[in-house]
Amino acid sequence: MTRDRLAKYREHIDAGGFPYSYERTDLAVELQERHSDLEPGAETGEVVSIAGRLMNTRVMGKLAFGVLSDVSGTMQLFVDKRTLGDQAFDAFLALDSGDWIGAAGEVITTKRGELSVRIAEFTLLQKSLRPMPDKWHGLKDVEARSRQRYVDLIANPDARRTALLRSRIISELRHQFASRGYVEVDTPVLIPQATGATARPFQTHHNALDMDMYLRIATELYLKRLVVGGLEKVFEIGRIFRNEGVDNMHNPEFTMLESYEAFADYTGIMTLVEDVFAACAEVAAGSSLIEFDGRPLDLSGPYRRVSMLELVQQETGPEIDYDTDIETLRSLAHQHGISTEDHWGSGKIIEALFDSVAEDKIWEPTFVTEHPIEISPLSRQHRSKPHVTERFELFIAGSEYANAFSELNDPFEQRTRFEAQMEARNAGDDEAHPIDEDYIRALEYGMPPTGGLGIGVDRLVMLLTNTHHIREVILFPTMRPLS
RNA sequence: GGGCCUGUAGCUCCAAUGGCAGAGCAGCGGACUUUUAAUCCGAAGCGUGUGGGUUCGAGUCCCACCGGGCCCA
Repeated sequence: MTRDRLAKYREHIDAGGFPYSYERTDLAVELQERHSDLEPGAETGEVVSIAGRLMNTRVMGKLAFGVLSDVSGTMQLFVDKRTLGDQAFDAFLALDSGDWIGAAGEVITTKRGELSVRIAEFTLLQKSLRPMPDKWHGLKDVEARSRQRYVDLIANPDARRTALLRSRIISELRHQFASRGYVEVDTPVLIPQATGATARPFQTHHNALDMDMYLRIATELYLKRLVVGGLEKVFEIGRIFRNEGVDNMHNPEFTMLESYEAFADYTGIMTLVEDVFAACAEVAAGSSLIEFDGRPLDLSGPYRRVSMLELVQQETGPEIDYDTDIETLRSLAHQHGISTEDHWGSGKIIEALFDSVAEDKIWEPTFVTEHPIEISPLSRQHRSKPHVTERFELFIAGSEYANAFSELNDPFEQRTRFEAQMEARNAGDDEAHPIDEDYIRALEYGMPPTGGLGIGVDRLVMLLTNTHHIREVILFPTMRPLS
């Protein structure tokens, strides 16, 4: 805090303190829209009041200009000593950048044609006690921007744009699903057993119940219980927690949308994803043709559909498939620098090959389909092909954005799959799914054929805002505390 | 977990070979009634993430720790 600002703050406290509210008539953007066509030197006769943070003042003797920033944008304050009076003018000059003020006066344009409010009175709403970042360069330091997002939002218009755009994209997602008859629900975050995905959970403890609990790693199994219950079409947009590393695509807590639709299979979900992604692009970028990483990207469907095995074969040759001898697959994986584990079957190795050789090469939106059963314990076996499931992941620009399948709804088969997971777990794979007995019981009541979907919301926002680090779309990314 | 890079004034950034730590903006004082990163004049401000070490002398070299970034697993 600076000495000068603190002294002024104390003066205001002694003089009666700061107001509890302010009557604002207009946002900056509303004034700009209403008066977009005024000549230089215009006087509208319209008196308005605006409020926001004072960002910059330019003083020239008995006249001053200020920039007032509110949530919608900025508006220039025209500060004339004759209009305001000697005392109030001096009080205006005593303001510091960053102070919150309310100001009222006539809407005019200056000689240069800049829309302004010629203020007749103003109120200091709250002092800013700390200096603002550089008015030209803003706040650049990535660490400071993430730790003190409030300063980032004050100083960098892009930070504010991204935050607002994220909100609009999530609203659009909600609208897309709600308008298709999906019911939005909330399932528990705090659960006795972390299931529904391949990931390490965060563990915690409930004192009164004296039990260990986990933060959810997916909403999947709870949402499908609701389909069993007859809600038929459900979705949830919720925070997911995975106890894993932090990099440009991963934050330990992130937002996922999951949806389940009775009577649909994975091909129906493909159409849904195409429509939803295109609609979100329209909202965020005004078009389904966007720019990402300096290249054009068309998000309008239909997207390319190609099986995981085909994509691997394109890189390794057509002689490879799920029936290939395991030693042959293993040595092929080693040739590509993949270290395999003894308990891996052909499905796991082919997935690893896909991750290593094919994933990066995908640019245009692509549904990678038919994941092996071994790595898809909740997906239904393909209706006509052995070894694989009716599943797809949507890849765009080398990254995964969505994961979906025809849901496995046979309780006996589900138990077998869970048991295979337990074997993997016992073999040392601590990300393998534990058995969820209550979920199997739910399936025993009967789940209709169902198409399920998960969308990584943070990644979608990154895609649509052309940003390349997840911390840019999460307001408060996970960071180590400064000691 | 491994490798490389990084931390200097409120902010953005300079400081060959180790040799008195600087600028712009912000802030402070002054001039100015149409500015747009206003302009002009003036006076200030940091001992370099933390702790050790080498040295006559360390922002710079060495070690450890803390925070951050990039690449790899």
